[in-house]
Amino acid sequence: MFGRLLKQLERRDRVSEEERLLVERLPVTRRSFQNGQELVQEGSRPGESCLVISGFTARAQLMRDGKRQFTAVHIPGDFVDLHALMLKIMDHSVVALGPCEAAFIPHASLIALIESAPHLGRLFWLSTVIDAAIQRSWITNLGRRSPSQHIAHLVCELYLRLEVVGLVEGPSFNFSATQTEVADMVGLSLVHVNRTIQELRAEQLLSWRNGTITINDFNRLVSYADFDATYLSLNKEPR
Amino acid sequence: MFGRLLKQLERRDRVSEEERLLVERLPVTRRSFQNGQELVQEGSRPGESCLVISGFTARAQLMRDGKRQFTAVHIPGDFVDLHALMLKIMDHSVVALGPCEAAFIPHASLIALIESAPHLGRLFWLSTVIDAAIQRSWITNLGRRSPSQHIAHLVCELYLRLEVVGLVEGPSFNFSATQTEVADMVGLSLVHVNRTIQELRAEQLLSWRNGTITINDFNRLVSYADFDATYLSLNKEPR
DNA sequence: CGGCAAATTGACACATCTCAAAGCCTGTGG
DNA sequence: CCACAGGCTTTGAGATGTGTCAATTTGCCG
Repeated sequence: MFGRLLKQLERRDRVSEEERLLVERLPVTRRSFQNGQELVQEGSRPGESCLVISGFTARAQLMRDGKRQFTAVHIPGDFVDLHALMLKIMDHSVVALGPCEAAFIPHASLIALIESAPHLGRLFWLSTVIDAAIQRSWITNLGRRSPSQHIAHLVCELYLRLEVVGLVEGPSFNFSATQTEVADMVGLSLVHVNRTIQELRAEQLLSWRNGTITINDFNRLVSYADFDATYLSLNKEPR
Repeated sequence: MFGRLLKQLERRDRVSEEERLLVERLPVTRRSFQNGQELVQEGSRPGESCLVISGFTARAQLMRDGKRQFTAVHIPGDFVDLHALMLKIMDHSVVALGPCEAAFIPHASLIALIESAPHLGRLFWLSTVIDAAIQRSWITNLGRRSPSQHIAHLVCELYLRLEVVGLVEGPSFNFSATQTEVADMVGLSLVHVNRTIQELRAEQLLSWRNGTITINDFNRLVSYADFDATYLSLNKEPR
């Protein structure tokens, strides 16, 4: 249940055996969701925080006129809703992109864990701070990268993040989002996203069919997208 | 020195006298910066975190081709660089928007403080999580709001944040950014920002001259921008 | 008064959106 | 095994939005 979360933590710092046990003993409720269902609702006051076990989820914000924007994508092992622990009232919802499973942990257990194991607490803090760093890179993508660079950048990000949790197979990985959903990630219209992906295919930068993305030459994609992995904090060191 | 930071914390939760003293006794180095100078550099490994005392700063990311995007604006009392405490390597720089002063605090002192006062530690965590919430709203601004709604939204945000730290006078506040800088906040060209601000003025939604913004009718601006203050976590409650 | 940074304007090229239709793929029922 | 429905992807065409370039105006400071 916590395997992929621990992989992510261990990628960034040493996790002691004792800390691992503390995490694994957290009381959890496991729930399954269908495409489009909300794991967490905008405006709600969650009493527990959720962790993605399988499948993809996204943070979503809705506007009065019905327009939607995703502000983050979350993958298995992401402790998505740790933010709620401090925020209390949700500023966004978390929705399933395709079928997914999540584990819910009561806030009280998390607070107790953090007070008894401060270093683990800092690793949870780190996780929310990495979310913030990813969001900053999305802002730069939206503001200053061309649509094709933007999508290329997103693909680089997903590739590296999925690699950490063991969900990349060679040059390929699974990513079930529809083009309508990608449009809500990159702030463009569906039609334009479609044309942009075709452009990337034509440039041989990637292939994207039936929910599978394949990257022929990762370095070329990185260079095309002006991608710099620093923001993912993939370095292991004392935190 | 810590007055405005404490105002921000007290707006979100009770801060005990003891906690207040712990904060005020933190060892600090105070430094002044000119317009455009970097308080923190992208790619660096800061050994201390900074707090804005006076003036405005922004988080900036640069692209190879020289394009710049601001991913956040910070005001007096913001503990801007708390992120560095967990990130270790900076994914962005922090630059001065006009003259400003900042206090720098060694990471070791912060870690010690957090371990001895976990509740204060959570309030610092909260501060980074609010930064993330603000960044999410910027993503939605960039992706799904029109330029005029975007700028109106930004103004609403600044108004409420500055009010918390006592920097609003009636319907007006000071905001020294140039239109070139605003362009890098909203991801548009300078020319387009200029025309958009003129549009807002023509609609009587705000006036913006010589670094002073005046809002005639805040509710109308809120409604125009589709602004919802939830993401600023302005509610006082146990965290 | 002269000089400089910031704000403003105009004209034109190009990017992106919207609307509407067609094509493609998959699962289901007959 | 085939026909069909529904969701997703792809295409075309015209309307708008936004960027760029280059010039002008404004406001402040020495």
